[in-house]
Amino acid sequence: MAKAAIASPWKNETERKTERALKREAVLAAAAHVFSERGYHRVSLDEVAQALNVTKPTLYYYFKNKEAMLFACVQHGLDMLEAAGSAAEGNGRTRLVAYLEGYAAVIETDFGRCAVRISDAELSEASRKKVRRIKSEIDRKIRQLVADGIADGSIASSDPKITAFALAGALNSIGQWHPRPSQPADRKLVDEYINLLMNGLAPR
Amino acid sequence: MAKAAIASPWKNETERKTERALKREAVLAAAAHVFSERGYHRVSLDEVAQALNVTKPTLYYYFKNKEAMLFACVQHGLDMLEAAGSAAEGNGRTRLVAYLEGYAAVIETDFGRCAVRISDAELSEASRKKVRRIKSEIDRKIRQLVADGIADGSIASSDPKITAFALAGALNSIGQWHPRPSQPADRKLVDEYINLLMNGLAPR
DNA sequence: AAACTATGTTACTTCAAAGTAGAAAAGCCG
DNA sequence: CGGCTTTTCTACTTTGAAGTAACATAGTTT
Repeated sequence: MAKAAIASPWKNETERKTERALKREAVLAAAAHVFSERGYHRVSLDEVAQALNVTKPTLYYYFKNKEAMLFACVQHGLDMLEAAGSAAEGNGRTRLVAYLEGYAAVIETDFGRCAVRISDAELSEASRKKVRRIKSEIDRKIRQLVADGIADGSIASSDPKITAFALAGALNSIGQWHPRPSQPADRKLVDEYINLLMNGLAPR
Repeated sequence: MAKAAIASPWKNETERKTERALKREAVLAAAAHVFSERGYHRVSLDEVAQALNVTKPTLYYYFKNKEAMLFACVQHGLDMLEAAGSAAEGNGRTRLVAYLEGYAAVIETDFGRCAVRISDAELSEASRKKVRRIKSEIDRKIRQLVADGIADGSIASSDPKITAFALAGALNSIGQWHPRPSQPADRKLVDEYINLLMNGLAPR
């Protein structure tokens, strides 16, 4: 496939479509950043616009309204959470730990924090429905990993359902507490966290 | 101490003070209920007033403004969390479990859910400071219990600080998920939850 | 009774922020 | 060029909810 040796300054339709998509993503990233940091209601679209060096009506060119923007952020975050650590191999326990680590990593991103911190009550009924679908998909996934672990003897648990809920909840709390996560410290936090969940506090 | 055989319809100053305090508490309870269920911003004071069969200005007779109401809710919730399970005796582990159970019970109340769900970014700087003080007091308390358990050999943990953070976070997530907690199911949830935290998922 | 205090109401004002109309640039194409 | 589409802007309307002024009512005290 021959590509133009020098990039043409003129854009064909495909390129323009791509550029529009990129701008839309930039809006989303800016929104996710402030939403996750300060919360949906406390952020005005004027602020989002300012952060991007444009004016508010421009945002409306890319999104129907503020809620659509929020929904896109949450959805993206949830999609990332669902896709976390899917490549892992091994017994239930190994795969579960891999997934939890991936999950924790996502939660440290703006989109992940949006997905975790934003209450679905902010969303319209239609959006909420979609969000719930992805959330229960994630829940199902964790539950499956726990069940696999129980089956192969690598995990002890009496109730995969509650366990899955507890695991997700515990990790989500990482996203709640401090608004500005410091990169180096968090690695240890997450490791310790997962270690606690897997091994508990009982003395050996 | 002789008490009036029949309640007098006339009130002395003390009684009036009490009545005012009761009404103030009623406002607070109504506010905590809706705040914890739907979130601070999505609740209007007109709604709170309506739930109490009064009008909005009446609320301003009992609270300076909306934020003062929120702060009172959060503070009350945090105070309850701090006081949870303080009476327990035994080794570190026993006392920790007792505290966590109390903590979980508080989180199922409106005030507890307020304390846990409301982001401190909603509050003014002054209120936030006070909130943070109580929160770190709670954190210190859990940390102490963990440390005690480590000292007496009833708990295995490499880092009381992170452990305390994880424990609180995991329990807090109970308050996040479902807006309408069903009483009977939750007991099992909480037990399972605490069991997971104490014993982990490792097979014996 | 008259004055005072506590409690509540009606009927506003104010304000921030969402959303919009319509024009102006900028880029593309016959 | 002159018209077409895409993108962005300026300048506005609208709205929802916080907060307030000023009055009404009733109980309390002198």
